[in-house]
Amino acid sequence: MNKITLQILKGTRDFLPLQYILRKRVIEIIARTFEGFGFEPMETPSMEYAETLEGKYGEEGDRLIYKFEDRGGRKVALRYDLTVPLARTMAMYHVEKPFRRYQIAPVWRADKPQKGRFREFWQCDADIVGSKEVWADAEVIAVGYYAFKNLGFNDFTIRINDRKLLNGIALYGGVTEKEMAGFFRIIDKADKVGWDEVKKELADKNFSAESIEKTIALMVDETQGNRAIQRLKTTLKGISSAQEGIAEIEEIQRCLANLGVDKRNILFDGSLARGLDYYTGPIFETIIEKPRIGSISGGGRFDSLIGMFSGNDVPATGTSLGLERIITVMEELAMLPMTPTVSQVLVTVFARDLFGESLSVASELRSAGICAEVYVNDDKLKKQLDYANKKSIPLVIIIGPDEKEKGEVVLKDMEQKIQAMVPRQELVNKIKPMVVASSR
RNA sequence: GUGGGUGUAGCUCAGCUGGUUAGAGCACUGGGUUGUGGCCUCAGUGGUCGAGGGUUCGAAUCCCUUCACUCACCCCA
Repeated sequence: MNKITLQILKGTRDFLPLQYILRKRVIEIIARTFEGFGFEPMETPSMEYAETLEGKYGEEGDRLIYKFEDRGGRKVALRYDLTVPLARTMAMYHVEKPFRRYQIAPVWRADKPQKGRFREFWQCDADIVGSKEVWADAEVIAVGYYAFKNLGFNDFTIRINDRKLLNGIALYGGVTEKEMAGFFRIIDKADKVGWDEVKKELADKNFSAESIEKTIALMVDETQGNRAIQRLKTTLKGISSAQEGIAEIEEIQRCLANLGVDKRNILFDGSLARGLDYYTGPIFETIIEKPRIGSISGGGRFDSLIGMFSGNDVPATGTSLGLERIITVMEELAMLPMTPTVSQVLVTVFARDLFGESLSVASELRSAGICAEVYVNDDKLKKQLDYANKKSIPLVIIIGPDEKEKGEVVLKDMEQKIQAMVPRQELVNKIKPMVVASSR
């Protein structure tokens, strides 16, 4: 036999049942939250024509798209996010608008992996297409907020800004449209490296001293919170795009209050820029302090993206939760109650000639909607109980010759360490309430 | 793309400045206990020390190369 090195590609992972069951539960909570807001599930292919994806994310993003040729020489790519494929479908099909959909699926980025970052990872997106009102932005921010709440998060901050405001600031500082992306990428780092470092970096990138002074003066004392908004409002009085952005942010804040979103989890942040090119209006991301892991969700308005496919702009906004980071954080904070099995009952096999009995008992339980597992080796009872124990299966059934004779089974509660003889006909009724009690 | 760290049993690791047959805990298998579990106890299985080359009488240990993993930066979820 050829001995090969067993390994999987960098930045990818196998999910064994232990981890997969957990992931599934997290996904279910998020999906339920999305559906609670009326978002409907949708799915698109993991592969797209390369040109569908290219030129949407900006220079940095485009470089990280997985691209290759198929056997017909077509240039194909693995999807980089779920937003661009959504935009493609919105240009291809007619749907009733305003349209809400969610999609929970893997995406691929040829990035260098590190903590909370993978090459294959899952995003949970909820988007609204066909509304230019910031009400839609408030809804997608709120659905993210409630998803985190339902998962058990309390200490997180949703930072909010607006590309229109950023445009206004750039205009005010004499930064050209072409330079803007790079300019704000550096500004974005302010809370990490400090403003002095930001100034230095801007100077290195050949931004004029005047631009730097004017824009930084706008933000240097504080970039966050309502005082910062008010200051920007007065300083940027004559700049309409800035005023528009500020008005949007203020309306979103009002909407969020009505949506029951706690003010303490929301923060205006004038230095928030976000890297992807396609954002046009409000932008937002969720960060947590405790384990430092970057953002656990991000999103914003992308009013021109669909137009890149169809020629006609359709307003749209959406949010994207990062499943891997959420799970990484939940693991670190021990927020995940662990039940490493789906079996609620283990039906043991007493001896070879009694295996048939075990099978029919299991079958009865299954018909009653109980997840029942039959032990499929001719091992000692001790070993079978040990197995149930290790897998945290709460109930065990034993059928020996005596039980068979009397038409009964032994029902054993592993946690309580008690057992009782139960007639076969009563088994289902007896076991049902126990199963309900033990499942969470 | 740039810069650090780490590779020894299935897992977590020990192995001092190079010295015979490479260790521990957990896990696994079997026994103590052939109709009952998580404890205890005894025994056992398991390693080309990431790979390749070099120095040396002698290398897990020193040097070089390479691969893999990991962390940080960039960017992002």
